[in-house]
Amino acid sequence: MNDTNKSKNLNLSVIKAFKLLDVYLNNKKEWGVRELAKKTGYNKTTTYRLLSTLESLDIVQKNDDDKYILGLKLFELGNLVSVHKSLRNYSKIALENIAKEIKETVHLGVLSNNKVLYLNNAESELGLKVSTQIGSYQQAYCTALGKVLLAFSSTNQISNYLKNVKLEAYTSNTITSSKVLLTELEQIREKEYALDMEELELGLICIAIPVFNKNKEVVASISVSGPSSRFKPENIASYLSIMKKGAFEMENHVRDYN
Amino acid sequence: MNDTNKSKNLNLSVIKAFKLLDVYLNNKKEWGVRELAKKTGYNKTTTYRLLSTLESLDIVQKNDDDKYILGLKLFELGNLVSVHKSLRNYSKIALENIAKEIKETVHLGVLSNNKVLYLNNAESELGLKVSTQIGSYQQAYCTALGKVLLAFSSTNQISNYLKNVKLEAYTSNTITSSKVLLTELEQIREKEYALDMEELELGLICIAIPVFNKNKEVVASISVSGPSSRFKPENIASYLSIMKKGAFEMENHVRDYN
DNA sequence: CAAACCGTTTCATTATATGAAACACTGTTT
DNA sequence: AAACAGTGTTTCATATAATGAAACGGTTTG
Repeated sequence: MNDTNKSKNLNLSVIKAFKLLDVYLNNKKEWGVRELAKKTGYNKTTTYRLLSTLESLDIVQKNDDDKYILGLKLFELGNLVSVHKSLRNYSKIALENIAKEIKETVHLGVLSNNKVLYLNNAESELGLKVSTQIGSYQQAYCTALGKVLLAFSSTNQISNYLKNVKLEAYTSNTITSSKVLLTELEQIREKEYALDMEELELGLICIAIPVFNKNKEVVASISVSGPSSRFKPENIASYLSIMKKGAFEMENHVRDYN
Repeated sequence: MNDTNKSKNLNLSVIKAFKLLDVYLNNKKEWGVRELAKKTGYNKTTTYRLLSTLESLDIVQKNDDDKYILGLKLFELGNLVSVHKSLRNYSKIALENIAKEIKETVHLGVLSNNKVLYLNNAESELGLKVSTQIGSYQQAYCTALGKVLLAFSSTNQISNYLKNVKLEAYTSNTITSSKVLLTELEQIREKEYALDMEELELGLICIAIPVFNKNKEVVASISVSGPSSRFKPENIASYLSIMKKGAFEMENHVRDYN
């Protein structure tokens, strides 16, 4: 409605329908009609009708208590998207093993549209933990995952990245200078791991390593994320060895890029 | 448009948008505007505008050659659907191992809305093979997967199933009598495996076994499917032992039902 | 038993989706 | 070179379909 692309004659009903689905990204599985209407700002009648439509398509389904949850058709369509199927399919157990040993949340990501795309995860068992939706995005320059993936990109890709992305500060630790980022990437290439020292979010520290394919090309990155209170510098070496073990498990299975 | 639920004031644009996405179920990843318009029967202008809308939402994305492919947002939303996440995550390698040994396509399924829902698969390496979209459905009474899952349902659920589902014949081998189906289910419970002897499709034979959780409850079923020309009765015993090994691998990981 | 919540339906009004035709562009064929 | 066949895209008048306030029929809560 208040969109910038009004110009292009977009179908507003379709946009509204998907904005309704977007609400489900808020870690809440069941929503009532009025609840969704309030959250989106849509009229409750409109919301009701959109939901009825989505229900007829199996995109959402209605619970016994008249709440709506996401439906199986959405699952089916999501499975049609070809994004790194091999990586997604063969990573889970390796990530779980790392998460179990280190007791922090583990992520698997790739670069997509100059951002980190989260392909899979394994959450920490602890109460205080990092939790990221699979399929969501994050800036590359201020995450350990992203910096590893950038570091192992071609110089061409890196300079292209710097041309297109503005290095905004999320915290006082965020790298906002291209020069500083480039030397950091060089170090990452040497050491084969990256750190994110509260560069995206205060109190959040990550460490990431590359995942190679059989031709020694980097196809993904694995990260471990946790609160700064639990992240001790002296643990880095042991974390890295656990992570590398997990990466190695994966590498036996990873076949392609799709 | 020619729907039965016209009565309910459904949003036609939303329905059209999702029918466009449905076209991608046809094992073809890239579609042009006119191509999609032809396939769906929609006007090409309408199709173009719906695609533009979906593109603005990242539900589809445009290739370099103006073809549309499914986008990452759809992947993200699909990952939000909570359908047997544990089964999906921990089954792939076990299914692959079975597929490698038997050289036929392997499926993992559960019952959902009285039908078999395919949760995961591992395709045969051979040229002639069965291929089923993850997230799609099939009738339960004429598939090996479905018959296993029915066999291990409660008597209450089974009688409910028979009340609601009409046993239509797909081939001359399809079981169309409730009585025959019930005795078949009893045998399946005893032998702990089911066969589908061209009951859904001529030339297609399947064999399926149950997957148990730690409380010995059936939480899913694994099947092996192939052309009748390759399926020899004398192989059943060895197939079963390979499949059971795979099911056992999975069972160590399966934790819950969501 | 009233008040407050819910999902759902109604109906007049307004906004928006629609499609034929024209356009701009590319690659191919004559 | 010129005509042709194929794209995706834009225009614009018209009709259709989305909209929302209010009323309805429930259930749950105080």
